[in-house]
Amino acid sequence: MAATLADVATRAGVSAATVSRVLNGNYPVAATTRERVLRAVQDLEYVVNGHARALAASTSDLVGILVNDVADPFFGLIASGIQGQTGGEKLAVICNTNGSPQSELTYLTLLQRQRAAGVVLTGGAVEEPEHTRAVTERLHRMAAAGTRVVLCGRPPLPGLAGLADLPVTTVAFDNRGGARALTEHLISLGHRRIGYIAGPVNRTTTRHRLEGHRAALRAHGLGDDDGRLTVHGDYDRSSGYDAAMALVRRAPGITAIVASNDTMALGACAALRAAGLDVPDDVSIAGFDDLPFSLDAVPALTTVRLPLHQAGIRSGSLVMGTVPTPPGGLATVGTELMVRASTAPPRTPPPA
Amino acid sequence: MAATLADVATRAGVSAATVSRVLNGNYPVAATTRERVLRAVQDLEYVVNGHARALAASTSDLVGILVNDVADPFFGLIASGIQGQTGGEKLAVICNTNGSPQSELTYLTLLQRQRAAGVVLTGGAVEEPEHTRAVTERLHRMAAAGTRVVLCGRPPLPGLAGLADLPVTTVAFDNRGGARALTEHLISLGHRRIGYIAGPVNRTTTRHRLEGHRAALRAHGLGDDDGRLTVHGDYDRSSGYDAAMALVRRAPGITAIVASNDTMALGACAALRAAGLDVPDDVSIAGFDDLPFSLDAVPALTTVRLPLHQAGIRSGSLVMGTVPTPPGGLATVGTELMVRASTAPPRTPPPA
DNA sequence: CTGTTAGCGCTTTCAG
DNA sequence: CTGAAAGCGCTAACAG
Repeated sequence: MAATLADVATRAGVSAATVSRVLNGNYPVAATTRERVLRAVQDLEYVVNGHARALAASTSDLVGILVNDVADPFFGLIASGIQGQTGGEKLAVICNTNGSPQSELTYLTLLQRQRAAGVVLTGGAVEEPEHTRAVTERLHRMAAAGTRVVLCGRPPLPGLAGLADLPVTTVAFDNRGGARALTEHLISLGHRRIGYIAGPVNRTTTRHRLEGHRAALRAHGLGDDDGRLTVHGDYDRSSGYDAAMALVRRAPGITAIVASNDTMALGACAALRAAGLDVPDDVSIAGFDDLPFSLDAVPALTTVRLPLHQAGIRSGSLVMGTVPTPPGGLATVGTELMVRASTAPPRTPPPA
Repeated sequence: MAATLADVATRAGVSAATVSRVLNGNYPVAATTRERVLRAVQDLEYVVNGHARALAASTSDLVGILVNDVADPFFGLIASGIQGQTGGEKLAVICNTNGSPQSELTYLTLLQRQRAAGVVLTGGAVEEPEHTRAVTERLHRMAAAGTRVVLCGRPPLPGLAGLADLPVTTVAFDNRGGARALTEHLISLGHRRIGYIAGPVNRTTTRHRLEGHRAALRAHGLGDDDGRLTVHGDYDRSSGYDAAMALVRRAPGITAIVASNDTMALGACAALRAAGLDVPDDVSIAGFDDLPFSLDAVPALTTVRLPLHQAGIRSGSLVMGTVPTPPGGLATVGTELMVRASTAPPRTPPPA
């Protein structure tokens, strides 16, 4: 079918080894010979067979990027940051797991089959003991086989009995801190009954952000009403809409709603408008992530900025091995509170 | 390092061929033998080497998806549609070209190296004779080598002298028709001076949408003022903002602005607000694509719906070969005008 | 500087 | 039903 190295060698009148050398440029070759080989390559439209090369050299030029949802800019931003670091040498492949543990494992297998040079898992991890163990084991195995593993936006892997410490690097987000700062902002504005739209259950991100939120409440002597002020969504817009509706119906007294991501916050804004409530005059709304569109919302969304693209770049260079591993294999990226127009003091000031 | 087929064979006390057979399940093997082999696989934590397999069987389980911008939901939606069709057997890899011709070619090379089973190019193509020729040639070459090629959201490849018709399937969008319908909607509302925010120059999508827009103008005896009503952006929000600013400054009389995608339309809305203009009372605004957030904008955006996810699914099954090629290798997906709150009759009705 | 010689790990006839 | 053997296309010592 396609031309092979041998074909090129024959046509150039040299040995296969020589062709390989000029192609890889890692060995001295006479200028005139190189010339001849290059011409043969052109003539034959030769393109090296990646599989044969990978097999012989036991190297791979695949880097896998696992994301929960490609259509969500949160992941797109991270992924494009990573991909920018892989240059033209590695094929950075984005795998969409849809947040399904099953699919996550499947992709990991596929990447393991290809002996991927690296893999980065992005976003919150599913918190299910069995799955966590399965992923951890497989990741350790891959790392042991030489695959560079980095986690971006999820907590470090739990230690595994019997497994040596392996080069699994983590770029974690300070979800707790960010969430806490956000809720504290609302409290300082005077809000006392604050609704919370959490992410999907059993996700690290969901838990951490919720913990930050509750820590802020507790620090100010506020409760969350036995969880009646918390509703779970699944990070997409319509779930934010539904959750906000449920919240205003269930707890009419709330003066603010914190959504655990911007997308749901926007859905919540839409729900409030539909319910005839003004943002922020009747109810303040805040999000998390600071995706590009948050600035455009009306009113502009108060949120917690996560340097997604930068975190992607960091993870990308880590998985490519172009920057040294941070001490302890863990780098935490901070968050920044972005106060905008969607939050304001409650209409009725709280009793002093 | 990792266990090999031979290791498994030894441990199971069978030949490598037998192991291969039970693994691929494409040949009769005694139940008890299979059992033994499977246990050995487990014990050794064996994972087939994809490269060796691909080399020996000359098959690949990679499917490439080229997108201009992963962080843009337009592509995310298409990509997730495609990926949903590749199941757990093929590794659907998303490659981010950033709209760079150079990078597009690089990824194509990488995929060609891996002898990808298929590749789908999404979104508008760069219109530059040289680049078009290069891409077309390479695609033909890949198709000739057995890679299934599908174009999603871009026009069919130009015929190439000396190359037989190859199985390059196209799922095209009716950008012209959609754009025309949109502008006609505005005209029917009474608008006469309509600004247009086009996409990047030299892109098929840009050209087609612009052509549709102008066709509508012409059909109603309207001109575009020697192009003074048209500004180019690059499909992202800030360029929409800048373009709208330029438009209101340059042509104060406009009563409507059509942006060639939703993202820029939202940027334009923000610009108008910043300029103290109301949408749609002072100026109507319309977009294109109908991305999820368009419904959430305030006011909700009038736009042209493109069944992105569905087109992705279609392209995915085409590249997997699970559905027959449409007649002529071309399937066009239609558009639907979504009239919402961002467009209204101009404040000052035009002179009858 | 260049050619020879072994494989890399798997699939696939071809014989049992 | 199972094994032996011959590659798939390339790289990497090892000799010249």
